[in-house]
Amino acid sequence: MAYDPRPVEPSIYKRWLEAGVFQPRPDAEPYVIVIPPPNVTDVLHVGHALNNTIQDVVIRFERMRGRAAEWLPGTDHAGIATQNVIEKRLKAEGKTRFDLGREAFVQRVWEFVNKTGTTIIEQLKQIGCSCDWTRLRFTLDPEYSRAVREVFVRLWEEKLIYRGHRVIHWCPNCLTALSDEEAEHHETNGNLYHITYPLADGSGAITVATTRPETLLGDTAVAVNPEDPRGRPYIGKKARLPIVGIEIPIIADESVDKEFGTGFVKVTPAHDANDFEIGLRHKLEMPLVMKEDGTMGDAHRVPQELEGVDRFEARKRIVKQLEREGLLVKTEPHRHSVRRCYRCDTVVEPRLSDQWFVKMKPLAEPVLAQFRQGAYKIVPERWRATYDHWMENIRDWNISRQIWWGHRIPVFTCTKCEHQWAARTDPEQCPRCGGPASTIEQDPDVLDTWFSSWLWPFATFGWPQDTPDLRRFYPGHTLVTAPEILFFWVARMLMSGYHFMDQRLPFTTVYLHGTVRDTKHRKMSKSLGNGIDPLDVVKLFGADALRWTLIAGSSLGADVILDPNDLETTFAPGRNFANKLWNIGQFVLGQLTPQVPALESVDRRSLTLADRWILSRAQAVIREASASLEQFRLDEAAKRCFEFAWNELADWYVEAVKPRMNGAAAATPQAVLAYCFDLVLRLLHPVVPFITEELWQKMPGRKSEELLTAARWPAARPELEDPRADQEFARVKTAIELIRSIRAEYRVAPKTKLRATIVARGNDKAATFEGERDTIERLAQLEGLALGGAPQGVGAHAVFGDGSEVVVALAGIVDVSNECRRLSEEYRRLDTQLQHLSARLTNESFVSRAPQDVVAKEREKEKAWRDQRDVLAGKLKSLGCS
RNA sequence: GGGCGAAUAGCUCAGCGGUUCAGAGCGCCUGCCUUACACGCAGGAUGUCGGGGGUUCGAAUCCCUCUUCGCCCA
Repeated sequence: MAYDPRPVEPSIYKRWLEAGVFQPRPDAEPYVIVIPPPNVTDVLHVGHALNNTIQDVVIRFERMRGRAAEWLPGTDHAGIATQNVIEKRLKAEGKTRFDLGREAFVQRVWEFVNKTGTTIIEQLKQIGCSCDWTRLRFTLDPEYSRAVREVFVRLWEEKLIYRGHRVIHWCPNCLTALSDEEAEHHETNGNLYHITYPLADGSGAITVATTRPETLLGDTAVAVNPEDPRGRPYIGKKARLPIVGIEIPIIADESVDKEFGTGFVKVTPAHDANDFEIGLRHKLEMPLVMKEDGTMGDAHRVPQELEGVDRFEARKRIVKQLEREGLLVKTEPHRHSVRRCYRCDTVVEPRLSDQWFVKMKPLAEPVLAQFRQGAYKIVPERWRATYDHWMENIRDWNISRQIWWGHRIPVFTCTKCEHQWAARTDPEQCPRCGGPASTIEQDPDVLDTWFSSWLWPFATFGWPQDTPDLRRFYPGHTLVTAPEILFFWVARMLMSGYHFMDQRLPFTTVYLHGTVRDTKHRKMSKSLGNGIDPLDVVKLFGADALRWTLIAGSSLGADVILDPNDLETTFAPGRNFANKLWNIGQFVLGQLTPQVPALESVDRRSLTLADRWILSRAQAVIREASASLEQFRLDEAAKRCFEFAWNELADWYVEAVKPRMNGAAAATPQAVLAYCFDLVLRLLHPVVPFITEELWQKMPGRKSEELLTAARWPAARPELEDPRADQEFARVKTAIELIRSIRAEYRVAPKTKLRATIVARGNDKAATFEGERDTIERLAQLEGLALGGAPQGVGAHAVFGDGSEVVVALAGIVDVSNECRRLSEEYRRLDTQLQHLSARLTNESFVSRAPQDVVAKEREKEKAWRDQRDVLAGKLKSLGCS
């Protein structure tokens, strides 16, 4: 029967919730992960699924290791994104937020958030996330908001917040300023327009090159590099600005790139950050020629016919007009980087304005120093350089947003005395002149969303109050997120944590995972329609299949490629494995009696080679899987457990043990089987929690209140490690495989039983086969296995790596010439390898320079191969092969 | 323009100086419903490890370079 996760998963999750196992153990050392809070408007996409599954694997592992696991969940109010969602809805009603007014608009957002804000949280439960739901947080909770305000006021008091007048990134669609990080670079095919600016004195003209001709309306100078000989004759002269018709100076400024365009650049201080700097140096006028919505206007310079025209339309018209006036020299294609709003993709307009900034250098410096000293690490390591570089060159942070949804900036101005201050509570009167509340105005803007989320690791635990939670769960341990928000969020959390929490960093490891992409390596997105809905996958194959595929299919920090057009194939690995695990469970549970003995009570002498082998393999998987998880190599851990469960336990041990499961001697194999399967379930639980919990519940002797989620991670038992059994059982496997291979070669019907002889080299080796004679006979479909002695009759031959041989009696089937071909191919292959190996061993520099143990191993290998070759040669001779 | 990363089987990826090291999953071929599993079992095939150069006793693995692709920063 195939495993059906649908009836299993919801009831298991309910049990976990009811048992409260996601809440931290009371008296244990905490292990803390804070969730990267998804936006309240988000619905779960496969990127969230990856991010949260990784966190869940880590937290479940640590929980099973006995830690007080605290995975704090929550959501982010996501200022611009959420406001956009509501504005879109209003637009459908033919309204704007300005029609509603601020208060009604914010009310409207709250209604929406209250209704749908927990959607994604509920979805996280469907994929099995073991968050501590009792501590669910929202960045606009009253307590959280208090923390945000406290931080603002403290930074204000420390003079780390200041009012800056400069060119910032402005989104004409969202109608707000953005931080540097929120204005993303996109390579774009544009044009470089070469435009003639006639000299005011009529003595000639110069040519400037620009990608944005519409901004010429705001030009207040033309600049040239003082080193540029082409410009020298013109410096100090005046040019007549086309269209506007006013005179502007030609100035020398070192920031001008001599290589760019004609060497002359137009200077638009109000619409370009570099030009603004030039403007400051040369005390230029800085007229704005666009309105906030990106249409032309706002200045007497803008001609009537362009007033209110969108900037891109204005560009076309201005180019046309320049052309008509003979001022357009040429237009050449030009690839350059254009910044776009990360929320709405609108081309960002550089715009001169007043904004609140945080001075970042003092915050970044100590945190960068800590990084370089190794106080916290980023995995995978390759992000080190990127992070270091950003921190080293950190720029001040524009935190004001001209929107309504968010934390209002707590800066107040007295209209009477013009005093300006920041306050923890809304003031009743002006602290300087005592003016009444009615004379006090609060800054209309709200704070950047990231100005609240950078406090997430401690504001969620009650800061600025000194709460028990804060004392217990700060600092945390691991942060799992995508590299996209390394600067937005991670770096800033490190800085705020260090600054506000007594120089204690919020976590010690930052785990940056990859991006989920489609088969064309495009990022999955709603707008491209190439996304996968994780809940579709859950419905089709179960959450475990989803989780398995994501975890086992992506190595540390690597992108995950999934095919949205073929979920069946994409999630087959997870589905297949869940099914296999389920069926191993069906078999094992069917064999175990309620009074299955504990492994400790089993007489060691009753253990067969197969028993000792699987128990030894079990210790290896415990060690290896644990080590991989500790290093965040989740894929490695998952695959190793897979290998143990499927290829070692199911393929070999279960098959070997079947005949022993009945009768008086069944207690030993039962105990071994129970131990191994219990182990498999524990090791796999972090990755596939539902199916493992379901099966674990069915294991004999389970108490009703016990849950695998809260059970202990297995510890290796050194006394069960058995290298000798590892080796010996490997030989048994080889014998079976060689015989099966011969059967397939000669197309022997599966049910036909054959006779075979194994000629083992050395007595102890013969004993190995003797001990598992039944296993070999059964799994190789033999009716008789002779050990030693001369093989009877005509047979097919195979030789082990150490020179032992196996002969399968196949009178009447075996074709001598075919045998000769097989064996001589094998002989040639081995001979070639042996020649290479011998060459290496006779190479003086290898023997003298390579490490001694390597040389010794090579010598051993040479001896074994030589033996094997000699046996093959003997075979060929006895068969009379030419 | 600067930095980082990737290029290994048809596909998605491990391996990142030395064990028959060229691997896994999916796909493919052959044979099997062997009472846990056909979402399975058994047996197979498939790669000048992107090109070129170098270091080394030894390179898929380290260095340089080129090509292609992706990401980040200006």
